[in-house]
Amino acid sequence: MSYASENIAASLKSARENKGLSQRELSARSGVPQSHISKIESNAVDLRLSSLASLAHALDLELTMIPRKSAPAVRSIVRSTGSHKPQSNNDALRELARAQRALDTLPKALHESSAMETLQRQFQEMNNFRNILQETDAIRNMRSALEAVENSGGLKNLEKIAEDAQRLRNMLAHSVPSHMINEPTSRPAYSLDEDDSDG
Amino acid sequence: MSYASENIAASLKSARENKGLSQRELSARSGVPQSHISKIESNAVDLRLSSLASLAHALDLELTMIPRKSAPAVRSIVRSTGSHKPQSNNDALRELARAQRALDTLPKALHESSAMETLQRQFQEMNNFRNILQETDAIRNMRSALEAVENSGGLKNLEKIAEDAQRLRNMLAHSVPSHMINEPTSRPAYSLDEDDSDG
DNA sequence: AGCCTTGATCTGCAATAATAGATCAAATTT
DNA sequence: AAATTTGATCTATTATTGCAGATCAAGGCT
Repeated sequence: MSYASENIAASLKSARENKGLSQRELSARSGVPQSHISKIESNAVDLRLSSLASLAHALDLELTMIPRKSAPAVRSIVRSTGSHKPQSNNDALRELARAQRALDTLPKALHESSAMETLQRQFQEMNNFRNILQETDAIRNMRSALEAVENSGGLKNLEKIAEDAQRLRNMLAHSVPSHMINEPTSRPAYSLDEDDSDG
Repeated sequence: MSYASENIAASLKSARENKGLSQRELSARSGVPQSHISKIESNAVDLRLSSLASLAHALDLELTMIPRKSAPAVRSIVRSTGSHKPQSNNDALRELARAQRALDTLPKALHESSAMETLQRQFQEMNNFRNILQETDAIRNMRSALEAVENSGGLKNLEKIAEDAQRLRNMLAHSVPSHMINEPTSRPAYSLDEDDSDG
């Protein structure tokens, strides 16, 4: 109703989508029933602060009260810190998240291979390009490949996938204005966007 | 309970106090019952977003969800835009607000006097020094004087008060130690500054 | 000493958020 | 084509807010 709640609802929704989570997944993380999340996002309930807090926490968001006069400045900060999305890359982001999950749930036996290491690194890097990420299909393919590895158990396959990841990551890096990147293949120079290890 | 709500509760309370409002006054502005405000501020209730929104609106606050990683930057902005309070001036602010209300509810007959005009102006100015305002007693005296005017109807009194207001305002502008203005309507030993208000 | 304000605390009572769980159509995936 | 996923929409039941209005002790003020 109150225009404030519309904003909150919209923030929650877009934050969830930007993390590539489904309502059910968010439900699992936050403890809030999926049916309720649906109502919340469509601004159909006057939710309680506890619900909001649960969701915000699960989404790495913080609810703050700012003086009206500093609101524009804050908005500007958030805009520049967060990513501007072409609005068309939600699918890509979701795929990226799924792929990452697929990677994490790989058999432990593989977790020490060097291919695994580079894969982890490349994914980390790709996360730095969330704002320009659009290659939904490429990522989807990588995910299927990863899931296939579980069965066909091939370490060689994993290496192939790692190559793909590296290739994709390089593509992204090259499409970024050069002044935004300091060192080509080494450490990310900006915005590390860790996923949570709940603790 | 949830640490997030503690923050909210504290924010609401300090925001209210900084505006010099009592719970009942805030209740009148926001439509939220005083008894409920009390519970909310003591974090004894899991309030709904609508309640929070009402209160925030009445306090000129804005509810926003910000990414965790930009939270520090936002806090910094709010700190610099808002005022740093010595934490001891809540009383002074409250008094200022009350005095202002007393001024507004003066008989209309007086509303056109030049004394009234300067008073309005000085109050406006004093508001600009909220952050360093500490002279609770001086303001309290001004308020009582204002309330007294209603009865004794003296325009001359109003002029005296206006002088005091001007004096206080100049004190603030020059950041003069507060113990020098503790004397009510009597004239100070030092000479009066000319008023350098914005032209 | 009296009067007023403030914040906290009770009393019901009504409205509704929150829960668990099932279902559904549409879109995706296999 | 079949299975799965997704978001939305039901059902019922429970738990709690929110409201209205009174009351109270503590402090401040006249």
